[in-house]
Amino acid sequence: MSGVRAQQKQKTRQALIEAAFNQLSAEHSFSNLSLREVAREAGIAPTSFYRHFKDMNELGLTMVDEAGLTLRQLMRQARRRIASGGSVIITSVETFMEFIETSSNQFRLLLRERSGTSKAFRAAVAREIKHFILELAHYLESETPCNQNHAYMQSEAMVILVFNAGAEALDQDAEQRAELTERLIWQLRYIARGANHYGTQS
Amino acid sequence: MSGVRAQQKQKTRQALIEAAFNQLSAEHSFSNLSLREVAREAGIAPTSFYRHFKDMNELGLTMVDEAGLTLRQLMRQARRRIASGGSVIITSVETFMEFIETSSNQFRLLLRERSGTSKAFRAAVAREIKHFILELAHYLESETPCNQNHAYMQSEAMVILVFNAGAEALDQDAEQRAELTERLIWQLRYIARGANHYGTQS
DNA sequence: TATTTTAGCTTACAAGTGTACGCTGAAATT
DNA sequence: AATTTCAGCGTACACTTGTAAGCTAAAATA
Repeated sequence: MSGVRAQQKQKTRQALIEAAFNQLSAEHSFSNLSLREVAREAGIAPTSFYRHFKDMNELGLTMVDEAGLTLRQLMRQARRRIASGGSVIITSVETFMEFIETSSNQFRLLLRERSGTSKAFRAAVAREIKHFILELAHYLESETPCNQNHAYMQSEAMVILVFNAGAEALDQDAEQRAELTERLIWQLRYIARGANHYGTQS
Repeated sequence: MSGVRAQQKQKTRQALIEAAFNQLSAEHSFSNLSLREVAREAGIAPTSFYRHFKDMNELGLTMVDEAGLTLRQLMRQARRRIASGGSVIITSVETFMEFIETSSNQFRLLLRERSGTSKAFRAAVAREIKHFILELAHYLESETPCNQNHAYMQSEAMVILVFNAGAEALDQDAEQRAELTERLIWQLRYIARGANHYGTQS
């Protein structure tokens, strides 16, 4: 096993995934991609595509998984930075903004398919985001005095704001991003403060 | 003027817009629409489309304007309800949820084109949302003791959360929506409380 | 009344799409 | 060494798409 053949297959499969990510951009979404174009960029014949994926849909779901993985890895890294003494809010926001800059096409995929035309896609993205929220909620519960339910609602609100700020940042230059980030940090503080009030009184 | 001819033209123009809105759905976004299908549903020949719009793009931007108008009208109505003695947060949320149910395709358009592949569309939706935020900020400034900058940030955060909750609600049944709405209301309270804290101390 | 304008039509075309079918040669298996 | 498996290819087909060109009849204008 792990024969020459299986290895090559894995390689062109990855080539297809990368070709698809490469073709995403500000003016090109996943649903704009065509099987033929993706195959062309990956260097195979259109009909060979089917040796790897049943569908463009299947490719897309694989891509969502991959983007979710990237995001989770990044946030794990953020938690390490926090542990070695950084502000929770600021470090998380900075990490997320890095994600958007270095993996903008992965972010674009999540962003767009979250409200896209395929229920399966929407569910897949929602799952990734829920992971994200739960990890944050878990962290907040362990680090701050906070009712479990409120910890979840707080995390949810925060993740949504961060995600949306990321979406806006995609169209902005450095200066605008700085302002946006500052606003975002204030907004996260509002939530932290409010949740703390309601989440500890009951 | 206002001749029979101009009147008829206006009528089929509106028919095109309505045909396009009708073809939007959970599994069909604006970029999936084809000029031919829209023309067919509106009852004209494909090439006659060009007598009304230069482009599908031009149609789309018109639709965004129309959706934004609907939204603003609805919120004006909400403010009337608030003035005659209702909770600000709860009334606003209820009004928005009505918008999603009664004009779901208009909402879908705004939701999707906000992160779509056309910069012009994204800008148009962003403008509509900014209107929305500014109206709320204005209201908060006049009704609560609150620094102007904080009023804006508070409104922005609130509108984003409401908008996102709407997006989630599209895929949910009544029971899930009720839970979602309850969570949303708590989250808005967090923000109100937090903003009030930071916005009045300085 | 004679002329101009124009919303809508029909026909036509080139380009791009997904995918069915069957072949080939090399790797894997027996 | 003989056989099976299968990733990738080329050809082919039926569709759909946007839109160019030119016509018609009715409304508007002169």
